[in-house]
Amino acid sequence: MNEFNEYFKSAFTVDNVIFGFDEGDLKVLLINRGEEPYKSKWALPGYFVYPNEDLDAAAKRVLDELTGLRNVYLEQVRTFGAVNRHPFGRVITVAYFSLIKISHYNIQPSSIAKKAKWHSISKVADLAFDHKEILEACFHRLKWLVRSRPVGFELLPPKFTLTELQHLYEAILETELDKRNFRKKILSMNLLIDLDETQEGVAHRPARLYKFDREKYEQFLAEGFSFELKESKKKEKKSRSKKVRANIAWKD
Amino acid sequence: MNEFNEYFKSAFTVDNVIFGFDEGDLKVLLINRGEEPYKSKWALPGYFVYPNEDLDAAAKRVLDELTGLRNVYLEQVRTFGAVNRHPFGRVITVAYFSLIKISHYNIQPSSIAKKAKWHSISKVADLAFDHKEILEACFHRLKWLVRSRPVGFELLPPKFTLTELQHLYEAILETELDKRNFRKKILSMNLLIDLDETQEGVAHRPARLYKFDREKYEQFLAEGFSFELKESKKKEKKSRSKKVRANIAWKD
DNA sequence: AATAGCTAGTGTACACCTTACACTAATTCC
DNA sequence: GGAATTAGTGTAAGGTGTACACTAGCTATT
Repeated sequence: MNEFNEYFKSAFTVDNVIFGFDEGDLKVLLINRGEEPYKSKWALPGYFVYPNEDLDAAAKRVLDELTGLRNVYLEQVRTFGAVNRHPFGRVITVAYFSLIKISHYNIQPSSIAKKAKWHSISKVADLAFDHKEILEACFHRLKWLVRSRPVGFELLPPKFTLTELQHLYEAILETELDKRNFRKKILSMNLLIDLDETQEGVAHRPARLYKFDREKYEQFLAEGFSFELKESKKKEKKSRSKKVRANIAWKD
Repeated sequence: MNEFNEYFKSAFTVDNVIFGFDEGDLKVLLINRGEEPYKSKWALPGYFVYPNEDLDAAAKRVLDELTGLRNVYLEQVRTFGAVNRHPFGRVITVAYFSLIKISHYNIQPSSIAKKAKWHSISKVADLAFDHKEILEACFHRLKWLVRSRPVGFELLPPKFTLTELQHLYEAILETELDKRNFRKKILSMNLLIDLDETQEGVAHRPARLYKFDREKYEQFLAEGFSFELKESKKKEKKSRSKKVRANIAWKD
């Protein structure tokens, strides 16, 4: 099937970093390896890419096989190809990450895994292969992502309180946020729908419940954070050339 | 050497998107393919990754072989692995991009290339394989990069004027920038050293020449854009807990 | 030597965004 | 009914982004 010199061929895989959020903690799904190498060690769920399978499709398949999940946020992060990353030979792996609502899915360990389990990000120690490094790259990407667009709803149950949302952000960013400022910012985006319901069974003032407005979010992304809004508030009459000016931010 | 099932093996390559800047135009280095497939078509310079070679090393080698360049900005962007991206079989490719000063180097076409030539980004038409898509992904990354940190000096000669720098940014961002605001921003970062020299041989008021302060830049990156600076200007006395607070931007 | 042509270089005002910060409201538990 | 707990709210100050127009200094031309 493949005309290329065997010399240039190598095995390649996808590894999935699956983030979830539970009990106020950011978690990652790990499997306990059932075979050598690194037998009994924790590792990221991953598998070979089939020869007739696109890369993204492979990542989706692996996720699906592990969690039964489809249509989730899934993004390629980076490819790891150090010569000695796999003790049995050359294996290049493409890292993907995804965000899922833990409560929704039963994780069924697959054949490669003795068991699959959610681990708190902060408590993950050594992992098989270079998976710790892969995890860190993906965590870094998640941090960036969560700052640059209001993702993260992906990790919460359908109904949530603002405090829960804030805790999620704090867990991802590993920092504390100011309650009032956080709420102001979140609410100003109009991406939340106030459900006019409150929590039940809590031993304190119950919080309002919200859900995520997916439609507005799609719109939001489609508009690409248009620069022109700022202008048009000021001079609504002049709708002529509209020179779009770029903004140089230089923040991380 | 490799114990893995042949079934899961495939050829893999790196492709380099090498950006340069010349005559006010952002350019990309392309080679004209000397062999099938896509013979005589323009393509990104790329080659197989050797089995005993790390991925990043392969990208560096390809760049070096083409341009004689070492120690340049080189960053992995994304891996392209559609099943049919290569007509002769499955080939996964990892895309890297780099920034170089065109004037400094003589590009010597290698054996795979009939010739290598700089092309204006805006005029690149079809490319071999999925290289147009790869180019676009890298261009997008460059745009992002240039907004998020003051890279871009990499593309200019050692001495440059602020107007040249501005033109570079405009070429990358495909937009116009305000002269005064641009200068204010750039100068406020203290990353430029005023050489106290001026242009010669121009038929108008000569501009001051600057060079890039690499040391300050390293420092800048090392400090990680510290959040604390803002605080310390205000209350310089209280140097206690310094809770670092994150900033959520939600811009693109 | 005057002038035209060209690009360099500079400051300010306004809108908007970010940040810091503390008290009252609503509920349960005892 | 009071203690405990978390929800919920506004404002002032500083900083950043943006729009905008004129003078300065050099060459080339006459």
